Amino acid sequence: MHDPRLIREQPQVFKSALEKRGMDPSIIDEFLLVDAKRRELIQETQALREKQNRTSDEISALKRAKKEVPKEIIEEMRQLSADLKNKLALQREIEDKWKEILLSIPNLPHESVPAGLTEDENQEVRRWGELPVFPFQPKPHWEIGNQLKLFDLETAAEIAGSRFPLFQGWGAKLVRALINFMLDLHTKEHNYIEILPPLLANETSCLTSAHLPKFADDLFTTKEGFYLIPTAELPLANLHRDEILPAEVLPLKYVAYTPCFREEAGSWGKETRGLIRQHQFDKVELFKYTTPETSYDELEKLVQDAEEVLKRLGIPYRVVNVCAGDLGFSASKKYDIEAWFPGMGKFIEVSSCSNCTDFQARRGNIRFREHPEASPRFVHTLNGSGLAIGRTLAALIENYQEEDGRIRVPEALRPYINGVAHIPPKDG
RNA sequence: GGAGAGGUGGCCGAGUGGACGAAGGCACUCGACUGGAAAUCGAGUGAGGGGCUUAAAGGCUCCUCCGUGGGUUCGAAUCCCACCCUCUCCGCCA
Repeated sequence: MHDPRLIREQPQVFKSALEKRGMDPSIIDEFLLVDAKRRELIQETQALREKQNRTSDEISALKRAKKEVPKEIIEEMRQLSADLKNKLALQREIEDKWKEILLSIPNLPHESVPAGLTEDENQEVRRWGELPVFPFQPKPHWEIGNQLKLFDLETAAEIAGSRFPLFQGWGAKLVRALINFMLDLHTKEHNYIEILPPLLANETSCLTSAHLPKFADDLFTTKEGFYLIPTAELPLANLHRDEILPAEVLPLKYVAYTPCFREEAGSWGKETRGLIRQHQFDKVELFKYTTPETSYDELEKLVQDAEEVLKRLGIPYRVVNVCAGDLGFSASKKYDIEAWFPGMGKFIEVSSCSNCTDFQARRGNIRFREHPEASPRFVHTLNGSGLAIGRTLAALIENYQEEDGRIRVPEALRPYINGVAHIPPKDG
């Protein structure tokens, strides 16, 4: 959500931002229209209220002086009260419309965001690691996974439906190892506070994180009106809703492991095989609350914290600066980290790190105070995967596959999986 | 799920129809006292929004906010209804 005053004062900035994202800028004009109407109504109802308050005081004074209150005054007030009620109903209607428009305008892309409308125009920032060379044709992870019985997506489909995961044996152990490895790295070495949040959220929380109202189709719901979280970003963005934080606690850094649930209505035939695109997947998520002055620096650090996971696992990757058209709704800037998948022969996103500036903070009314006397300002919020577990597992399987069909376990992960060096281990 | 109690400012807490954005206390800021501090005394201290004004900082003024949404009333923190949340007890359960 944006500061309505800013839109009012500089509509052109917002229109060109929408154009940069490849969206229709006419919503800004619509906003200006409703905004003007809203202010007009506020003035009218305010004038009525002022009159009502004044007369009320007079009545009160008469009562206290034990004098009669003239019938005409009461009658006049009755009328005024009715007028006010009608006017307020109209005002609320406009207010709702106003809010609806405001909630559906995406964040402004930062100046460092490359122009472009599709992911092909994302800008590669850096690469890490040597692409592995295999003396044989490397297999995609789903073939290896089937062979080694690491996961069983057919059975998952029978239990739930297509695109649900089921890990077994060493596959399940690998998932658990990756979760613990990532949580330990971020809590012990990067100083994030660990959170284990609810996996269901209410509507207000979804509005704060900006998953609602625009992306309702992506969310699973329950009959009680809850939403299954599509990412831990959602609960983490609501940790301090309606709070004013003291400046000295910033930056506040949180990490949470959660399963994530995505309906993803629009993803037709894309990546239907393997672990890449599922309705349910595991993710370790990083989240920061920062001051406006430091958020872009903190974004760089957050990306590095996420990259460190791949470095320790020895999986080659590249970092891309995502172009305006491919930016998330709440993001003003986003880096994707794409791991190398030798079996599939391409780079695939395993992390997405965004600076949402004050966009979510406004929605959730999350502020901070520089000094005890200073007036509150909105914090900046940042989020990033650190990392997506399923995809990291898939990348690991593809990068560490060996000619005998087994998988070598990277050193860093061994303490988390009974010290085994290969999966399956030689002795079974 | 059932019964009961409750939700008021940064925190605690009073307030049962008109003088209440709200007593009192704590916390915080400034000042006095002190060599310095504690204690004490004095002054101040909520948020959001609209209008006017200013180059700006700011100033003036009005409106809203006592869990949320409705209702009664000339007037609601206060009365009525619904919902949400917290606590206690009971039930159920990993």
